[in-house]
Amino acid sequence: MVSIRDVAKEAGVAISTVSKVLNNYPNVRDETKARVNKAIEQLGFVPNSIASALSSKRSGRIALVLDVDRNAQAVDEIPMQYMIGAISRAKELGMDIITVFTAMLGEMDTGEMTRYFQSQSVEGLIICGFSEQDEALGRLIKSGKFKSVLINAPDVDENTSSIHIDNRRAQYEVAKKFLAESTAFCREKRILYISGKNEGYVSSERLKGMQELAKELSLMLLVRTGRFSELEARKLTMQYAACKDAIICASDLMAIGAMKALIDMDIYRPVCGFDGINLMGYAGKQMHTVGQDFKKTAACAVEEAARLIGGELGREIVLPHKLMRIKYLDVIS
Amino acid sequence: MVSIRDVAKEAGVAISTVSKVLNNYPNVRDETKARVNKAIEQLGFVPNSIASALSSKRSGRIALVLDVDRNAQAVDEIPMQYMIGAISRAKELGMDIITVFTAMLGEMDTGEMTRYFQSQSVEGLIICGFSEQDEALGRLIKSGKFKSVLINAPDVDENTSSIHIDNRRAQYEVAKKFLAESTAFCREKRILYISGKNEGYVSSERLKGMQELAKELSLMLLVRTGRFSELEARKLTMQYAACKDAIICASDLMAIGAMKALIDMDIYRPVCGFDGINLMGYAGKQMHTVGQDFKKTAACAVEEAARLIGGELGREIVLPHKLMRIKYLDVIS
DNA sequence: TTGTATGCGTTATCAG
DNA sequence: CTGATAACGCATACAA
Repeated sequence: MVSIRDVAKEAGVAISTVSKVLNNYPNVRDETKARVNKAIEQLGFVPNSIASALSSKRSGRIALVLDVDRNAQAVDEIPMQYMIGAISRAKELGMDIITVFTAMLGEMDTGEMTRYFQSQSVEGLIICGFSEQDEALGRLIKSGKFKSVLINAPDVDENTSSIHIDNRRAQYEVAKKFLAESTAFCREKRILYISGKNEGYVSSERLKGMQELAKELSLMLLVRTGRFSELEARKLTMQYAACKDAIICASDLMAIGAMKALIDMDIYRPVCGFDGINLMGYAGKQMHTVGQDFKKTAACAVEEAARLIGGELGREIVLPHKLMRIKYLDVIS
Repeated sequence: MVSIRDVAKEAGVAISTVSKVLNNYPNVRDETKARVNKAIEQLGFVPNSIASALSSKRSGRIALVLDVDRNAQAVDEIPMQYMIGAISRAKELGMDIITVFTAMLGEMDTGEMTRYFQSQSVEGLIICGFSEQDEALGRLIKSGKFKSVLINAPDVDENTSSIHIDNRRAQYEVAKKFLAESTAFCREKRILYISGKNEGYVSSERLKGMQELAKELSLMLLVRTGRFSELEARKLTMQYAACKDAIICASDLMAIGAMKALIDMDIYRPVCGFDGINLMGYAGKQMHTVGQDFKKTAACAVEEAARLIGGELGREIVLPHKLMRIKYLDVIS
C-alpha cells in the first residue's frame, strides 16, 4: 500500500505538506501543490480513511437507523428510499453511512447501544420512524453522546434536529381535495378515518389536520386506529365501510388495505392515502395521496447530521409536500 | 474516551495483555483475564475498531453492491431483502457493511472503483445482479484486488465465489407444475415465455430450463425478451397473449406486468413468475412462482466473503429454491 | 510557506 | 504467561 510518506518522498516534500494538500489547507504554494498532486497521480495514492479517522478523531460516520420489520410490512419501499437518498448524499459529502435496523437494536438497553455505536465510531444518528416506545433509543438520543437527526419525530435540542413535512396541513389539504373531487359519489359526509397509532407525533398531527377539516365541512368523522398496518386497515374497512361514504387513511399502506378490502367486498367507496408510495399503483384504483420525497428527506438529514457534527445547534426543518394521485402506468414506466 | 491503556492501568497489567484478552488469545491465565474483564466492565471500555483496523490491517469491511435504479423498478423489494440479510449477518460476525448502488459507480472506470473501495478500506465485495455490461466492475473483480462474492453470476476464481440457485432446474420445475395445475383451461400448448435479457447468466439458465420442458411436453414456445421490465412484459402480453394459452415469465415483476395487462385486456391466461416477491400479492391473481430466500442468500454471501478474506479459495454455492404461490392475505399478515 | 515531531488506540513481535 | 515497544497511516501543533 502506497502511503502519504511515499508521496512525500516522490514529491520531495514533507509528509505534513502532503497532508495539507490532501485536505485543501491554505498556505501551500501552487507549485508545491502541483508537485504533490503529480506524485499522487503517479503513485496511484489513495488516502487511508481509517488512519485519517484515527488521527483526526473524526470518522465522518453516521448510522442510518431504519424501522423495518417492525410492522412486517409487505414492501419496504420507504426505508429503501431513505437509504438511497442518504447513501448517495453521504458519498458526495465524503461521509460514511452504516445502516442499522431497529430489529437489531431490539433488546439492547441504552448502554449497549452507546457501546455499539461507539465501537463503530459513529458520530451521528439519523433515525427514521422513531416512536416513543423505543425508550432505550430515546434515552440514547437525549444523552447527547451522538448528534441525532430525527425524521418524523419532533424532538429538538442542541444535539438533535428534526425533519418532517407539515403533516397536519398535508392531511387537511389532501382530504379536502379528495372530498371535493369525489363528490360525484353521494353525499360524502360520513367519513371513516383510519389513523396511524394512538400515540405518535406523525399520527396525531395528521389526525389534527383531519379533525380541522371535519369541523370546517361538518363531516361525521369516525376515527379508528390502524397501527399503520395494511391488515388492520382491511379489517376496519370490512367492519365499517358499508355505512360510510368515504375512507381516509393516515398512510398509503392502510389505504391499499382498505381499497383491497372494498374490492373484495364488492362495494365502492373513495379512499384517500398518505405518503405517495409506488405500491399505490398496484391497489387497483387510483387514489389521492400526499407525495413526499423520501430520498430528498434523507439527503437533507445527512446534511443536517454533518451540520450538527460540525458543532452547530439542532433545529427543526419542515420539508414541502404535494398532493398527487398515483397511477400504475406511471409507476412502471 | 477510555482506551485500552486505561484498562491496563486499572487492571494492573500491560496493554498487550489487555489486547490479548480482547481478542481471545490463548496463553492468558484465567485469573488475569478476569481482572482485565472486570476493569473493562468498570470503565465501560469500548474497543476502538478504527484503531484496531489500522493496526491489524484488517477492516472487516465489505461492500454490498446493489443494482437498484437500473431498471427503474417500481418496488425495490429484492435489494432490501439482500440488505437486511447481509447487514444482520455481518453484525453477528463482527463485520461491517457499506452499501453501494451501482448507480453511484456508474461512470467510474476500474481504477476509480479500485481507489474508491480502497479509500473505504473495503476488503471484500458482494455483488448482487452483476451483468456482463458492467465491464469496469468485471475488470475490478478479475483484478483480484478484492475478494468478491457474486450473487447470480457464475464466475469463480481463487478470489471470487458465486452464489445462486439452480435457475435452470427451478424454471423447469415451476413451469411444469404451473402447466399441470392450469390444465383446467384449454390445451396449454402455446406458451409465451418472457425471458429476462438476451445475454446474462440467470436469463439464459432459466431459458434453458424452459426449453427443456418445452421439448419434453412438445410445447409451442414463443420466446421474447422482457429485459426484466414490468412495462416491457406488459407490452409483450398485449401483443401476443390473445393467441397464447399461458404466459411464463423469468421474473415476478414481469409476471405482474403480464397479469395486469391481461386484466386490462379483459382476457384470462394463466401466468407464471419467478422469484417469490411479496409484490406478487398485489397482482390481482395468485400465480405460481419460484421462492428464493434473499435474506439467507445475502447472509450466506457475507459468510462466504469472510471465508475468502480468511484466505480460502473461491467456490460455487448453489442454494435451494421452492415452488410456491403468493396470496395477498398471506403477504399482509 | 514548509518541515519536524508527537500522538491517535490498537496489534504484533519478541524478549523476559 | 506477561510486558516493552515498534509499527499502522495520517493530522496537527509548533518550529523553522
